[in-house]
Amino acid sequence: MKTNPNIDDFAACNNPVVRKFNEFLDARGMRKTTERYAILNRIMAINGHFTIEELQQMIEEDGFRVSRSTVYNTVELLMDAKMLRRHVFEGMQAQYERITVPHTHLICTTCGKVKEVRDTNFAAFMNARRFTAFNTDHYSLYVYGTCSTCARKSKRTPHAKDDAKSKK
Amino acid sequence: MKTNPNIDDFAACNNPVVRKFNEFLDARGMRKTTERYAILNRIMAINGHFTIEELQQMIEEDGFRVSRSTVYNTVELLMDAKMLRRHVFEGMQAQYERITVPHTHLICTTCGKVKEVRDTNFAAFMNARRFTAFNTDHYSLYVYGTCSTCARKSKRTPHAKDDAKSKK
DNA sequence: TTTGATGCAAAGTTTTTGCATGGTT
DNA sequence: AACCATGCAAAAACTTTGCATCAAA
Repeated sequence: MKTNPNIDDFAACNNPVVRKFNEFLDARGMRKTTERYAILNRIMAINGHFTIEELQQMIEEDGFRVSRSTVYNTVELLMDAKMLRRHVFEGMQAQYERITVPHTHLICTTCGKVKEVRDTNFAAFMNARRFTAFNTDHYSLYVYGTCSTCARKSKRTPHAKDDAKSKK
Repeated sequence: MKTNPNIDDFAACNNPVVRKFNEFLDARGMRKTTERYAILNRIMAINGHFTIEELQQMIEEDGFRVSRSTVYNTVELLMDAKMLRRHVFEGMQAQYERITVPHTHLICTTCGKVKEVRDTNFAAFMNARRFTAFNTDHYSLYVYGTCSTCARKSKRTPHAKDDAKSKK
Protein backbone atom coordinates (compact mmCIF):
# COMPACT_ATOMS: atom_id res chain seq x y z
CA MET A 1 0.00 0.00 0.00
CA LYS A 2 1.37 3.31 -1.07
CA THR A 3 -1.74 5.43 -1.46
CA ASN A 4 -1.74 8.67 0.44
CA PRO A 5 -3.94 8.59 3.48
CA ASN A 6 -7.40 9.94 2.94
CA ILE A 7 -8.56 12.06 5.81
CA ASP A 8 -12.17 10.96 5.74
CA ASP A 9 -11.15 7.31 5.74
CA PHE A 10 -9.06 7.90 8.83
CA ALA A 11 -11.58 10.08 10.56
CA ALA A 12 -14.09 7.27 10.33
CA CYS A 13 -11.54 4.54 10.97
CA ASN A 14 -12.29 1.91 13.55
CA ASN A 15 -8.70 0.97 14.32
CA PRO A 16 -8.34 1.61 18.07
CA VAL A 17 -4.98 3.34 17.58
CA VAL A 18 -6.38 5.70 14.98
CA ARG A 19 -9.44 6.25 17.12
CA LYS A 20 -7.32 7.17 20.10
CA PHE A 21 -5.41 9.67 18.02
CA ASN A 22 -8.63 11.11 16.61
CA GLU A 23 -10.06 11.52 20.07
CA PHE A 24 -6.87 13.21 21.18
CA LEU A 25 -6.99 15.63 18.27
CA ASP A 26 -10.67 16.31 18.87
CA ALA A 27 -10.12 16.91 22.56
CA ARG A 28 -7.46 19.47 21.76
CA GLY A 29 -9.36 20.94 18.86
CA MET A 30 -6.50 20.06 16.55
CA ARG A 31 -6.80 19.37 12.86
CA LYS A 32 -6.78 16.04 11.11
CA THR A 33 -4.22 16.39 8.38
CA THR A 34 -2.97 13.97 5.75
CA GLU A 35 0.56 14.38 7.12
CA ARG A 36 -0.46 13.33 10.60
CA TYR A 37 -2.23 10.27 9.31
CA ALA A 38 0.62 9.39 7.00
CA ILE A 39 2.99 9.47 9.96
CA LEU A 40 0.69 7.59 12.30
CA ASN A 41 0.01 5.08 9.59
CA ARG A 42 3.69 4.36 9.11
CA ILE A 43 4.34 4.14 12.82
CA MET A 44 1.57 1.60 13.27
CA ALA A 45 3.30 -0.65 10.76
CA ILE A 46 6.59 -0.59 12.64
CA ASN A 47 7.42 -3.27 15.14
CA GLY A 48 10.00 -2.10 17.61
CA HIS A 49 12.15 0.99 17.64
CA PHE A 50 12.92 3.66 15.10
CA THR A 51 14.71 6.98 14.87
CA ILE A 52 13.21 10.17 13.45
CA GLU A 53 15.48 9.80 10.44
CA GLU A 54 14.34 6.23 9.80
CA LEU A 55 10.69 7.16 10.22
CA GLN A 56 10.91 9.97 7.71
CA GLN A 57 12.70 7.71 5.26
CA MET A 58 10.05 5.02 5.56
CA ILE A 59 7.30 7.57 5.00
CA GLU A 60 9.02 8.81 1.87
CA GLU A 61 9.45 5.23 0.70
CA ASP A 62 5.68 5.00 1.05
CA GLY A 63 5.60 7.74 -1.56
CA PHE A 64 4.52 10.46 0.82
CA ARG A 65 6.49 13.61 1.58
CA VAL A 66 6.58 15.32 4.98
CA SER A 67 9.05 17.82 6.33
CA ARG A 68 11.31 16.95 9.20
CA SER A 69 9.61 19.51 11.43
CA THR A 70 6.25 17.93 10.81
CA VAL A 71 7.68 14.54 11.73
CA TYR A 72 9.02 15.97 14.99
CA ASN A 73 5.80 17.83 15.56
CA THR A 74 3.61 14.77 15.08
CA VAL A 75 5.87 12.52 17.11
CA GLU A 76 5.65 15.06 19.92
CA LEU A 77 1.88 14.97 19.57
CA LEU A 78 1.81 11.20 19.77
CA MET A 79 3.90 11.39 22.91
CA ASP A 80 1.48 13.88 24.43
CA ALA A 81 -1.27 11.46 23.52
CA LYS A 82 0.69 8.77 25.40
CA MET A 83 0.81 6.65 22.29
CA LEU A 84 4.53 6.89 21.68
CA ARG A 85 7.58 6.77 23.92
CA ARG A 86 11.04 8.18 23.35
CA HIS A 87 14.05 6.21 24.56
CA VAL A 88 17.67 7.24 24.61
CA PHE A 89 19.84 4.20 25.15
CA GLU A 90 23.44 4.65 26.25
CA GLY A 91 25.54 6.20 23.54
CA MET A 92 22.83 6.08 20.90
CA GLN A 93 20.52 8.60 19.34
CA ALA A 94 16.89 8.88 20.40
CA GLN A 95 14.59 6.07 19.38
CA TYR A 96 10.82 5.89 19.51
CA GLU A 97 8.33 3.08 19.93
CA ARG A 98 4.61 2.72 20.27
CA ILE A 99 3.35 2.33 23.78
CA THR A 100 1.87 -1.13 24.12
CA VAL A 101 2.31 -3.57 26.96
CA PRO A 102 5.21 -2.90 29.34
CA HIS A 103 8.35 -4.74 28.33
CA THR A 104 12.04 -4.87 29.03
CA HIS A 105 14.57 -3.57 26.50
CA LEU A 106 17.65 -5.61 25.75
CA ILE A 107 20.22 -3.39 24.10
CA CYS A 108 23.28 -4.92 22.48
CA THR A 109 26.18 -2.59 23.18
CA THR A 110 28.08 -4.02 20.23
CA CYS A 111 25.63 -3.79 17.33
CA GLY A 112 23.07 -1.46 18.88
CA LYS A 113 20.12 -3.71 18.20
CA VAL A 114 17.24 -3.42 20.65
CA LYS A 115 15.01 -6.33 21.49
CA GLU A 116 11.84 -6.21 23.54
CA VAL A 117 10.97 -9.00 25.90
CA ARG A 118 7.89 -9.34 28.00
CA ASP A 119 8.57 -10.38 31.53
CA THR A 120 5.48 -11.11 33.53
CA ASN A 121 7.46 -11.68 36.71
CA PHE A 122 9.00 -8.28 36.47
CA ALA A 123 5.69 -6.67 35.53
CA ALA A 124 4.10 -8.23 38.59
CA PHE A 125 6.97 -7.02 40.73
CA MET A 126 6.57 -3.48 39.46
CA ASN A 127 2.82 -3.48 39.83
CA ALA A 128 3.20 -4.33 43.47
CA ARG A 129 6.10 -1.99 44.07
CA ARG A 130 5.40 1.30 45.82
CA PHE A 131 8.01 3.96 46.41
CA THR A 132 7.86 6.24 49.39
CA ALA A 133 7.00 9.83 48.60
CA PHE A 134 6.67 9.02 44.92
CA ASN A 135 3.74 8.28 42.69
CA THR A 136 4.67 6.04 39.78
CA ASP A 137 3.32 6.76 36.34
CA HIS A 138 5.39 4.43 34.18
CA TYR A 139 8.84 2.88 34.05
CA SER A 140 11.53 1.65 31.68
CA LEU A 141 14.01 -1.14 32.22
CA TYR A 142 17.04 -1.04 29.96
CA VAL A 143 19.33 -4.05 29.99
CA TYR A 144 22.69 -3.61 28.27
CA GLY A 145 24.86 -6.48 27.15
CA THR A 146 25.78 -8.58 24.14
CA CYS A 147 23.38 -10.32 21.82
CA SER A 148 24.14 -13.86 20.76
CA THR A 149 24.98 -12.84 17.21
CA CYS A 150 27.68 -10.46 18.37
CA ALA A 151 28.93 -12.97 20.93
CA ARG A 152 29.36 -15.51 18.18
CA LYS A 153 31.12 -13.03 15.95
CA SER A 154 33.55 -11.95 18.61
CA LYS A 155 34.50 -15.53 19.28
CA ARG A 156 35.65 -15.82 15.67
CA THR A 157 37.12 -12.33 15.33
CA PRO A 158 37.75 -11.03 18.82
CA HIS A 159 38.10 -7.46 17.64
CA ALA A 160 35.05 -7.18 15.44
CA LYS A 161 33.05 -4.13 16.36
CA ASP A 162 29.94 -2.94 14.60
CA ASP A 163 29.62 0.05 16.86
CA ALA A 164 26.34 0.63 18.64
CA LYS A 165 26.83 4.40 18.65
CA SER A 166 24.75 5.65 15.79
CA LYS A 167 25.33 9.22 16.86
CA LYS A 168 28.44 10.32 15.01
CA MET B 1 38.90 22.90 49.68
CA LYS B 2 39.66 24.98 46.69
CA THR B 3 43.31 24.28 46.09
CA ASN B 4 44.13 23.09 42.64
CA PRO B 5 44.82 19.40 42.51
CA ASN B 6 48.45 18.49 42.72
CA ILE B 7 49.35 15.72 40.36
CA ASP B 8 51.84 14.01 42.63
CA ASP B 9 49.34 13.99 45.48
CA PHE B 10 46.82 12.31 43.27
CA ALA B 11 49.26 9.92 41.68
CA ALA B 12 50.10 8.61 45.14
CA CYS B 13 46.57 8.86 46.44
CA ASN B 14 45.04 5.90 48.21
CA ASN B 15 41.43 6.72 47.53
CA PRO B 16 40.09 3.68 45.68
CA VAL B 17 38.31 5.85 43.12
CA VAL B 18 41.44 7.81 42.32
CA ARG B 19 43.43 4.61 42.27
CA LYS B 20 41.07 3.05 39.79
CA PHE B 21 41.39 6.08 37.54
CA ASN B 22 45.17 6.03 37.86
CA GLU B 23 45.29 2.39 36.93
CA PHE B 24 43.06 3.07 33.96
CA LEU B 25 45.30 5.89 32.78
CA ASP B 26 48.40 3.78 33.29
CA ALA B 27 46.92 0.85 31.43
CA ARG B 28 46.19 3.10 28.49
CA GLY B 29 49.43 4.98 28.74
CA MET B 30 47.51 8.21 29.24
CA ARG B 31 48.75 11.25 31.09
CA LYS B 32 47.84 12.37 34.56
CA THR B 33 46.88 15.97 34.19
CA THR B 34 45.67 18.54 36.68
CA GLU B 35 42.50 18.97 34.64
CA ARG B 36 41.62 15.31 34.84
CA TYR B 37 42.13 15.27 38.58
CA ALA B 38 40.23 18.49 39.06
CA ILE B 39 37.28 16.96 37.23
CA LEU B 40 37.48 13.61 38.98
CA ASN B 41 37.86 15.37 42.29
CA ARG B 42 34.69 17.36 41.76
CA ILE B 43 32.75 14.37 40.58
CA MET B 44 33.70 12.39 43.66
CA ALA B 45 32.16 15.10 45.81
CA ILE B 46 28.83 14.94 44.00
CA ASN B 47 26.03 12.78 45.29
CA GLY B 48 23.58 11.94 42.57
CA HIS B 49 23.22 13.28 39.08
CA PHE B 50 24.71 16.20 37.24
CA THR B 51 24.84 17.64 33.75
CA ILE B 52 28.02 18.62 31.90
CA GLU B 53 27.06 22.25 32.37
CA GLU B 54 26.60 21.84 36.12
CA LEU B 55 29.84 19.93 36.45
CA GLN B 56 31.84 22.60 34.67
CA GLN B 57 30.20 25.28 36.79
CA MET B 58 31.05 23.46 40.01
CA ILE B 59 34.64 23.04 38.90
CA GLU B 60 34.92 26.74 38.18
CA GLU B 61 33.36 27.51 41.55
CA ASP B 62 36.22 25.47 42.97
CA GLY B 63 38.44 28.07 41.38
CA PHE B 64 39.71 25.84 38.62
CA ARG B 65 39.26 26.45 34.91
CA VAL B 66 38.75 23.71 32.32
CA SER B 67 37.38 23.97 28.82
CA ARG B 68 34.11 22.34 27.91
CA SER B 69 35.87 19.94 25.56
CA THR B 70 38.13 18.76 28.34
CA VAL B 71 35.12 18.17 30.55
CA TYR B 72 33.53 16.08 27.80
CA ASN B 73 36.79 14.35 27.12
CA THR B 74 37.37 13.40 30.75
CA VAL B 75 33.79 12.36 31.31
CA GLU B 76 34.12 10.09 28.28
CA LEU B 77 37.29 8.69 29.80
CA LEU B 78 35.57 7.99 33.09
CA MET B 79 32.82 6.21 31.23
CA ASP B 80 35.38 4.08 29.41
CA ALA B 81 36.86 3.32 32.81
CA LYS B 82 33.38 2.23 33.89
CA MET B 83 33.41 4.75 36.69
CA LEU B 84 30.70 7.00 35.34
CA ARG B 85 27.37 6.41 33.67
CA ARG B 86 25.40 8.65 31.36
CA HIS B 87 21.61 8.71 31.65
CA VAL B 88 19.11 10.44 29.43
CA PHE B 89 15.77 10.60 31.17
CA GLU B 90 12.64 11.34 29.15
CA GLY B 91 12.60 14.87 27.87
CA MET B 92 15.71 15.95 29.76
CA GLN B 93 19.29 16.59 28.83
CA ALA B 94 21.99 14.02 29.56
CA GLN B 95 22.94 13.50 33.19
CA TYR B 96 25.87 11.65 34.65
CA GLU B 97 26.48 9.80 37.87
CA ARG B 98 29.24 7.76 39.43
CA ILE B 99 28.85 4.04 39.13
CA THR B 100 28.34 2.64 42.61
CA VAL B 101 25.86 0.04 43.73
CA PRO B 102 22.95 -0.65 41.39
CA HIS B 103 19.90 1.44 42.19
CA THR B 104 16.58 2.49 40.78
CA HIS B 105 16.04 6.02 39.50
CA LEU B 106 12.87 7.85 40.43
CA ILE B 107 12.38 10.74 38.05
CA CYS B 108 9.77 13.38 38.81
CA THR B 109 8.22 14.38 35.51
CA THR B 110 7.08 17.67 37.02
CA CYS B 111 10.21 19.13 38.59
CA GLY B 112 12.81 16.89 36.97
CA LYS B 113 14.44 15.86 40.21
CA VAL B 114 16.05 12.43 40.22
CA LYS B 115 16.21 10.31 43.33
CA GLU B 116 18.10 7.07 43.71
CA VAL B 117 16.70 4.26 45.76
CA ARG B 118 18.30 0.95 46.51
CA ASP B 119 16.01 -1.96 46.10
CA THR B 120 17.47 -5.24 47.24
CA ASN B 121 14.47 -7.20 46.04
CA PHE B 122 14.86 -5.86 42.57
CA ALA B 123 18.63 -6.36 42.63
CA ALA B 124 18.11 -9.96 43.63
CA PHE B 125 15.57 -10.38 40.89
CA MET B 126 17.96 -9.02 38.29
CA ASN B 127 20.89 -11.04 39.53
CA ALA B 128 18.89 -14.19 39.02
CA ARG B 129 17.37 -13.09 35.73
CA ARG B 130 18.82 -14.57 32.54
CA PHE B 131 17.70 -13.58 29.07
CA THR B 132 17.78 -15.99 26.20
CA ALA B 133 20.41 -15.24 23.59
CA PHE B 134 21.62 -12.26 25.55
CA ASN B 135 24.48 -11.73 27.94
CA THR B 136 23.74 -9.00 30.48
CA ASP B 137 26.39 -6.49 31.39
CA HIS B 138 24.41 -3.93 33.36
CA TYR B 139 20.94 -2.43 33.53
CA SER B 140 19.03 0.73 34.39
CA LEU B 141 15.56 1.04 35.79
CA TYR B 142 13.93 4.42 35.32
CA VAL B 143 10.69 5.07 37.14
CA TYR B 144 8.76 8.17 36.10
CA GLY B 145 6.10 9.80 38.18
CA THR B 146 5.46 12.60 40.63
CA CYS B 147 7.46 13.34 43.75
CA SER B 148 5.61 14.17 46.94
CA THR B 149 6.67 17.80 46.82
CA CYS B 150 5.13 18.30 43.42
CA ALA B 151 2.06 16.31 44.37
CA ARG B 152 1.52 18.60 47.34
CA LYS B 153 2.03 21.70 45.22
CA SER B 154 -0.41 20.59 42.56
CA LYS B 155 -3.06 19.96 45.18
CA ARG B 156 -2.84 23.60 46.17
CA THR B 157 -2.34 25.05 42.68
CA PRO B 158 -3.50 22.44 40.21
CA HIS B 159 -1.68 24.09 37.33
CA ALA B 160 1.71 24.63 38.88
CA LYS B 161 4.40 23.30 36.61
CA ASP B 162 8.12 23.58 37.23
CA ASP B 163 8.90 21.84 33.98
CA ALA B 164 11.17 18.84 34.05
CA LYS B 165 12.43 19.57 30.58
CA SER B 166 15.69 21.33 31.12
CA LYS B 167 16.25 21.37 27.40
CA LYS B 168 14.14 24.45 26.97
C1' DT C 1 -13.81 32.24 5.74
C1' DT C 2 -11.25 31.41 9.70
C1' DT C 3 -7.68 29.56 11.96
C1' DG C 4 -4.46 26.14 12.78
C1' DA C 5 -0.76 23.14 10.36
C1' DT C 6 2.83 22.72 7.08
C1' DG C 7 7.38 23.49 5.13
C1' DC C 8 11.28 25.91 4.68
C1' DA C 9 15.21 27.95 6.34
C1' DA C 10 17.35 29.77 10.03
C1' DA C 11 18.64 29.52 14.84
C1' DG C 12 19.36 26.95 19.08
C1' DT C 13 21.38 23.03 21.82
C1' DT C 14 24.42 19.77 22.82
C1' DT C 15 28.40 17.29 21.49
C1' DT C 16 32.50 16.37 18.55
C1' DT C 17 36.67 17.50 15.94
C1' DG C 18 41.13 19.66 14.07
C1' DC C 19 45.05 21.89 15.13
C1' DA C 20 48.40 24.82 17.44
C1' DT C 21 50.09 25.31 22.09
C1' DG C 22 51.60 23.67 26.37
C1' DG C 23 52.58 20.31 30.07
C1' DT C 24 53.54 15.43 31.60
C1' DT C 25 56.54 11.81 31.35
C1' DA D 1 62.91 16.22 24.39
C1' DA D 2 58.98 13.62 22.85
C1' DC D 3 54.42 13.42 22.41
C1' DC D 4 49.94 13.34 24.43
C1' DA D 5 46.27 16.50 26.30
C1' DT D 6 44.38 20.94 26.38
C1' DG D 7 41.77 24.77 24.66
C1' DC D 8 39.89 27.23 21.23
C1' DA D 9 36.94 27.75 17.58
C1' DA D 10 34.66 25.71 14.10
C1' DA D 11 31.74 21.91 12.60
C1' DA D 12 28.51 18.38 13.25
C1' DA D 13 24.31 16.32 14.84
C1' DC D 14 19.94 16.87 16.45
C1' DT D 15 15.98 19.63 17.53
C1' DT D 16 13.19 23.86 17.73
C1' DT D 17 11.32 28.18 15.93
C1' DG D 18 9.39 32.07 12.94
C1' DC D 19 6.89 33.12 9.21
C1' DA D 20 4.56 32.87 4.82
C1' DT D 21 1.59 29.62 2.61
C1' DC D 22 -1.88 26.14 2.51
C1' DA D 23 -5.77 23.43 3.88
C1' DA D 24 -9.22 21.56 7.41
C1' DA D 25 -13.23 22.91 9.63
